[in-house]
Amino acid sequence: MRTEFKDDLDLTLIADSGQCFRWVKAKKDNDPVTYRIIAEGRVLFISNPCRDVLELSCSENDFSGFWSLYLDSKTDYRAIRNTVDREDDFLIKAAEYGKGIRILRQDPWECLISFIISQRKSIPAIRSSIEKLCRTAGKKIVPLKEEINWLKKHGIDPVYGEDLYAFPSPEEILALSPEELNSCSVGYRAPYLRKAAESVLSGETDLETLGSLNDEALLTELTKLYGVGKKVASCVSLFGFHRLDFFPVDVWMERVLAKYYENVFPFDKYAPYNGVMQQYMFFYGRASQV
DNA sequence: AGGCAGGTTCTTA
DNA sequence: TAAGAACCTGCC
Repeated sequence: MRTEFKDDLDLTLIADSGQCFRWVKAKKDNDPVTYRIIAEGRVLFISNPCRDVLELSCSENDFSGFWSLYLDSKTDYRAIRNTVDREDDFLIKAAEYGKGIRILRQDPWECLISFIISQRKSIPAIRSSIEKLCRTAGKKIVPLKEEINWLKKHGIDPVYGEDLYAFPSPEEILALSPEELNSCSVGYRAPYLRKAAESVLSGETDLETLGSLNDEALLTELTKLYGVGKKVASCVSLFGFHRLDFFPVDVWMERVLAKYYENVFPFDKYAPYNGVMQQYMFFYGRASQV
């Protein structure tokens, strides 16, 4: 299907923004770039062939019922960008550079595991590790007939020689042998993953219930998990629970804050959207090597 | 070839 | 309370 999408949306920026790890270029560097997204057991091929237009492999129903929510269509990012203080040179530039970034509405469980894996890893290493985990523990995704037809029509090989796998459930991760889990390059994080899976499976951690907590309580609960500190918990809150006020501080953000803000960011000014500002700052900071 | 990477926990003072 | 070491492993 094809749809209009007038608000900020730049697929390449989102794919490279570090919030999601299962967006893959589906065609070689053709223009327009088509991405393959796997989320919650579904697959979507998406491109932005011209201004304000999206071309998608899904049906209208799947778009309105799932993917438009995933893309956070309702939030007005332009309006958020417009609140940036004109005096703040760095943030003005960062928001201009990152124009088109949106905060996806991703699955909390997938975010939790993904960001536990992310610690002390480079982005390519994170992607590769998550992919191995899905391949080793996740269910195979069977493509729909309509999807395959859509792909043929757009000159994309349906599975480009590989099967696709959903992100594994807690049970599926716990079902792995130590060797299998180890083969996913998770290293010393393996016990972190197991404990998180056990906690969710037993009901000790109920992600649905966490969704109804306020920001502070949510952070506290997430941080109780073994291997989840403030940075990972903030990422899970921002990307997995769509709490747009969370402001994860990693090494890049530390550099940005030190260089441009004397280590003090004016959170009051941008509440409840500090997390959106963080994304612009992080992305621009990293791109410009601070 | 060897240091370093989107951190967190554990140990020590 | 705070600083420093240890941790797996793949990437540049």
